[in-house]
Amino acid sequence: MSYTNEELMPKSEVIGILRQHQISPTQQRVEIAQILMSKPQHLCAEQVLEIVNQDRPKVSKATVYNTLGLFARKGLVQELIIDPTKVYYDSNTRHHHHFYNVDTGELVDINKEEVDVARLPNLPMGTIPDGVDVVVRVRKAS
Amino acid sequence: MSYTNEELMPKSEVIGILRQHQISPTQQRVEIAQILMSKPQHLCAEQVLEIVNQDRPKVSKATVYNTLGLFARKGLVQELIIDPTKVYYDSNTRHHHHFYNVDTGELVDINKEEVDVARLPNLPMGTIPDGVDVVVRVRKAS
DNA sequence: CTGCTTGCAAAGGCTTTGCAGAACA
DNA sequence: TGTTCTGCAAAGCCTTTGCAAGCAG
Repeated sequence: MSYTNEELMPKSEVIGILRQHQISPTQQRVEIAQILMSKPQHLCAEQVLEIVNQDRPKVSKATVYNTLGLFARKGLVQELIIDPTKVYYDSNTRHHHHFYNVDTGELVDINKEEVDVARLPNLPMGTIPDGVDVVVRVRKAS
Repeated sequence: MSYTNEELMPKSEVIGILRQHQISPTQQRVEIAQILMSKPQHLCAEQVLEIVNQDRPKVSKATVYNTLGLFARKGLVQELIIDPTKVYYDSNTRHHHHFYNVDTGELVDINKEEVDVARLPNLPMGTIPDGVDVVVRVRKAS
């Protein structure tokens, strides 16, 4: 996995997005957000760490974890709890769903228009909706 | 959480179910299956460990983990990857979905009839379906 | 008997945390 | 200057594994 400057969103734009989400744009946060925002993708903390530091050390592991958690709380990215061994962060914040290949761990987006969750049951008492996640598990044809 | 004998499925019946799933019925597996099969519920390994050993030590931690993994592979229970910190095992094997309270971690079943996943997109090339999980995240009304 | 299963303790992987120093306003 | 943030290392939690002893068929 390699990222050249041409593929990346300009830092100024990233800073604007961070501010919109009430996140003060430190150097490290901009570096991380720049990678995530530049295209829709699913990355775990370890992958972000590797990409952000591919040229020279820029962000520590602890900061990557803490920053991804912060971004998720602020709605900049979405946590995906699908792989039992680690959390993935989805930079696509439009409402959508996922294919999950149980053999390879691969995640693929599904546009929300391609799934009809037509009818939803009544929520448990005293709760309000927080989102609907549809995961279509697939495995390789044998 | 407490379990009396009256609430539990008879061991003979549990052994039959294990055999149907190609699982040789050792003492420990019967103990664990008996708890899981006796009613629909969502339990993590630690909870199973606690319940199975509530009177006297019967099954070790390693065996609980390995047995739950075995049961899941054999289709006796279903792994739920919803809580980011641990795996839950669902003894309800009928097709259904879940409410997940992000504040409390509470899981509640949704009958499959109460959700319409009407239209599904084409699967990625070379894959076959393995299941559809719908998670309706809710949080407490503020 | 022969292979499968168990239990213990240790190891492993992912994530969080405590705290001192650095950056920022 | 006071607050926030970062980095390092250590700790924490859930889960898996290596291996010797035990059990099932």
